[in-house]
Amino acid sequence: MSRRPARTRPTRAQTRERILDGALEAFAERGFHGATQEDICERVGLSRGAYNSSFRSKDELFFALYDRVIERLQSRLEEATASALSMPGSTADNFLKAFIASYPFDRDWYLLQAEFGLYALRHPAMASHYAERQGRILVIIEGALADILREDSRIVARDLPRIARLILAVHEGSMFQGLLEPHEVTSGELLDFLVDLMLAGAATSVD
Amino acid sequence: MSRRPARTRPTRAQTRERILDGALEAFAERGFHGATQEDICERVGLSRGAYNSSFRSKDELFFALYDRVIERLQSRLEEATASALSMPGSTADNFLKAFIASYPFDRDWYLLQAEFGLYALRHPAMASHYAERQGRILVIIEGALADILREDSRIVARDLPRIARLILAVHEGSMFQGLLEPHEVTSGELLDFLVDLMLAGAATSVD
DNA sequence: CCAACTCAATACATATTTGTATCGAAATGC
DNA sequence: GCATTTCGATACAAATATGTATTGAGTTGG
Repeated sequence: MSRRPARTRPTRAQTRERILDGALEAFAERGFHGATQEDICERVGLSRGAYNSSFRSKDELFFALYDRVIERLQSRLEEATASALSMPGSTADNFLKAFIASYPFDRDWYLLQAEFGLYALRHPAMASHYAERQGRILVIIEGALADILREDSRIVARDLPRIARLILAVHEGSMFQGLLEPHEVTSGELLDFLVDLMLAGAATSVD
Repeated sequence: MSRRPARTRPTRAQTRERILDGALEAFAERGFHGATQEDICERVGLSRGAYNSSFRSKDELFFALYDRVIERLQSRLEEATASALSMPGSTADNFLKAFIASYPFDRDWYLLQAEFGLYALRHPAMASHYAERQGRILVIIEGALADILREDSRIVARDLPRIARLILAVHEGSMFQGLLEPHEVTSGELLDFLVDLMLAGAATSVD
């Protein structure tokens, strides 16, 4: 059995992953234009040679990073909603709490998705790509909400798409305000408030 | 009466204003780091000499632009809420419609305020400044909402700060989604939806 | 085991951006 | 009206970022 000697050189894919790691940090901290090749590489101990040999352009890198981020978010949400729904007495409250807990809430995540959003608004090619991926997230939320309806009838069946979009909008706005003024707004506060409004109407359930 | 000859050279203040005009466009279109001095100047037909002689740094320019934008927004909102409240039978619906209509909804506005937000999250010095200015906007909204309460008791008096923040969050998220997918989400749609939720509770008033 | 190939590091050339210095026109004050 | 000051344009210098070879170590296939 001629065993292969242990690999000393990383594969192309491994290097790409490391560069994506560095890109995530750099883009979050400095933004798309602010992050330089050097910036990205030195965070993960690689040279610009590795960068240029792995990615044809900054845009390609940005796209690749976006896809990786979205794929991780997607599986995270699917997992979370599945487990939230598996508990027998699940209500809309439970689901939304599980969703909130599973959705990333950290600084880098917010900064990154904001960069992606701005990039999408400025580049039509990215816009459709971004919208398609965001659509997948919305579908996950809608699906979970629809399942919830079977056991908790306080939410109306129609308008699910709008509710899903509303949740996303509030979540992002809430993250921003929470990051900007941590002592004024706690992370999930606005989203919880919205859930209260949705489930019972402001006049009776807010307390 | 020795009449002064007509002024042929613009004042410092006028030049600063023109540079701010160019900066507004450039920052919206390319972002903070993406916008160059040349970029900003050529939009308004000035040289980089004027730029460097009027502003010490890009950050100073960015700050100045932010203040100008916020001041205009502030007076716009105050005017709009005042006129909305002046009509005798004003309800929360009316007010919120007036607010929505008076709040900027265009692409450049969104892109700019997003840039300001990101900048604030990344620069502590700007963060407090930004939070203070955003606080003024929140106060305007809260004040108007409080006035509304006298005639329309469907909104609870407490939680006004949270409601104001919720409105801001939804407005921004709504703008983003409306700009990204104009045919999927119309500009004020999510905000209207939120108003419905707030005023009557989802189970009864959504239709 | 050797030849062909792959990949990341280094060195180099180019382009872009910014900051500084200088110059001339225009306004102000005596 | 003349000297002084202000302001914006131009020219110059320095720094920074990107892209393109080139080199050498590591890997694969015959």
